[in-house]
Amino acid sequence: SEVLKTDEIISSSNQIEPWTLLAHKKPQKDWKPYNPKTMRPPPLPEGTKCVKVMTWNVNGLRALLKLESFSALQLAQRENFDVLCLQETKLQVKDVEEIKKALIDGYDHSFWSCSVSKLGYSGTAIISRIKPLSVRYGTGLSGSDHDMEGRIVTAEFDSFYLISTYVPNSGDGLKRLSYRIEEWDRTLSTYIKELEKSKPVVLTGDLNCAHEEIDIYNPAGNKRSAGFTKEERESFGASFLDKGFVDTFRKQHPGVVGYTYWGYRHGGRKNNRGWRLDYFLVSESIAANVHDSYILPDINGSDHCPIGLVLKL
Amino acid sequence: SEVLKTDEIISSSNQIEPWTLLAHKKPQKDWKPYNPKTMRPPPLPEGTKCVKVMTWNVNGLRALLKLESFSALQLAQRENFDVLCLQETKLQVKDVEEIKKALIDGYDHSFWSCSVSKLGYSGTAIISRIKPLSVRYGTGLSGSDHDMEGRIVTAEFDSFYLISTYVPNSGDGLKRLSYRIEEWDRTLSTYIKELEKSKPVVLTGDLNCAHEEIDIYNPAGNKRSAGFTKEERESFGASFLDKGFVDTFRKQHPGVVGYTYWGYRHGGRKNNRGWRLDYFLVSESIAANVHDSYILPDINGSDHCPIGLVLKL
DNA sequence: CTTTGCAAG
DNA sequence: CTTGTAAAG
Repeated sequence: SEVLKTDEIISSSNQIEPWTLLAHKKPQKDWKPYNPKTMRPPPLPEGTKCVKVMTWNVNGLRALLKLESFSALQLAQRENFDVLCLQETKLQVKDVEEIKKALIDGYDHSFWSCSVSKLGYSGTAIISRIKPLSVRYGTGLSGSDHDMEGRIVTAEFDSFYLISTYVPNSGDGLKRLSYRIEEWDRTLSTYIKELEKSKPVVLTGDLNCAHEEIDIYNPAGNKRSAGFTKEERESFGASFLDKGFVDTFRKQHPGVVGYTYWGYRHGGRKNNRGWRLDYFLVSESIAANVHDSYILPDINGSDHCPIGLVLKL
Repeated sequence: SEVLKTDEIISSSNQIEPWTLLAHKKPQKDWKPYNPKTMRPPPLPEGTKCVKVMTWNVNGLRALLKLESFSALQLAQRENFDVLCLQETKLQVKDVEEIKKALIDGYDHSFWSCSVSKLGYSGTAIISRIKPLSVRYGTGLSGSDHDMEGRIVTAEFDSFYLISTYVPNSGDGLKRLSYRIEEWDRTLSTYIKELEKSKPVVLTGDLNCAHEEIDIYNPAGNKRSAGFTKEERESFGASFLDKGFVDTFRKQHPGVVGYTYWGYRHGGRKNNRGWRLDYFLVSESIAANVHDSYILPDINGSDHCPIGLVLKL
């Protein structure tokens, strides 16, 4: 696939699928754009025991379901996932039952964590066709804010814990940066290490951090933007990677630019000016079981696209 | 034109123009629905000196202009009015200049009164191709709330004053009813009588009151609804009609059901379940000059439709 | 730029 | 049901 420079991209026709454009400021010469059509491995042989997990920051589930341009149903049909993790559902507790009815058949187990402090804000979920052994909302680790905003739900399966999380944005003016680093990242890190004592952990969702320069369209211009500060990037490394969690997409695709988020402002998606904010981080003990960690950049309906993980069991 | 009962209307095909339906609870047998296609007088002979004024509660001017399904331009072309009065522009002072640019050519004189207490609330305007002799915003009659919500603008022409007004809604639970009656209606009544000392007055706009049972779809069910309380109806009579102002539509069309407002909820417009809330009230001294007081129920883009007045000079 | 909730009608 | 607003991303 052809590599275009910024200036060429701006004038390029929209025949080209945007995610095949390397719209990166100062790309290194061996970087190439992620293309799900050419970079996914062949499917596992029939009968191989595996689980397919998907994650999507939907930026308001009501709006997404209203759209119908892309429903969770179509996603299920196309990808045949076992479990779907959602972030930014923006649901209130009172709306959950109504929304459940609008969901796809066959995924009878769904677990919804809603913000109780700010209505219609944040919110995470796990929707599964496999019944989990147990479910936890929040971390249970402290009596503070952490568990008031519906940012974590954990499902325990036979061979791993699955965590769907929406990490707090550091906000305009980075006014929530210190909370994010010192409270949130620290607590989440403690939580996953605690769980890992009994089983491997799959941590997924919108981690609200582009870890390296390769993970963001314009690194130089975003050094003080929420999600790409030195503090957040270092904390991402220290809290998760240095604790033995593996960034599955990066491991599988070193040198590949694969965004999962494009701001709505100024045609970010059309020009592939994006960020990689959504991840699967897995315990080292199961990192070798990952068959495919992939991105579906052509799925619209949110400012994030879904990502997936095929894990051999 | 055929008179249908409520039950027939509900099942009637939408071939029928809704405003030709008499969807009135307990209509009297001599009432008939207003139909602009059959009930407007022939145009005045060429060269007759007259002025055509229109009034429209647009329920947000930005949204209306965005629609383009019906622009002020089309209204001008169709009706060839001289002056257009608007209510519920919902404009802020800072947006007025931008909006002016989007308006029709040939109407170079426009005067905008915006709420300064609540942003994007209320707001009235007069747009004219005739240059007024003078313009007043508010009543100037008291230092109270009256003039803070952009509810009155007055233009003085050679032979009459024209007032575009948006009378305060009494609100859910009638919490603003006493303000509406004791402060607003009283002040407006004083103001128009004061102006009338020098010239006849045309008071137009959303007067937020269905005066009689004939002016509302379901009178019995709305006895305590804002706009149809005994208090508002009596105040309408006492403040305006008893002071010598003539309800031009009712004078021209006694026994005719002509609504100007249909709630968005439950298909009010489709079933012609409406209210007559928008009026031209004119000084007795010019009441005989009214050639036509009419309603344009087929014009969409707001929960109110425009109404018009052709006044011989 | 888009979602959410909210006030107001 | 629809318009505005604001906060948030």
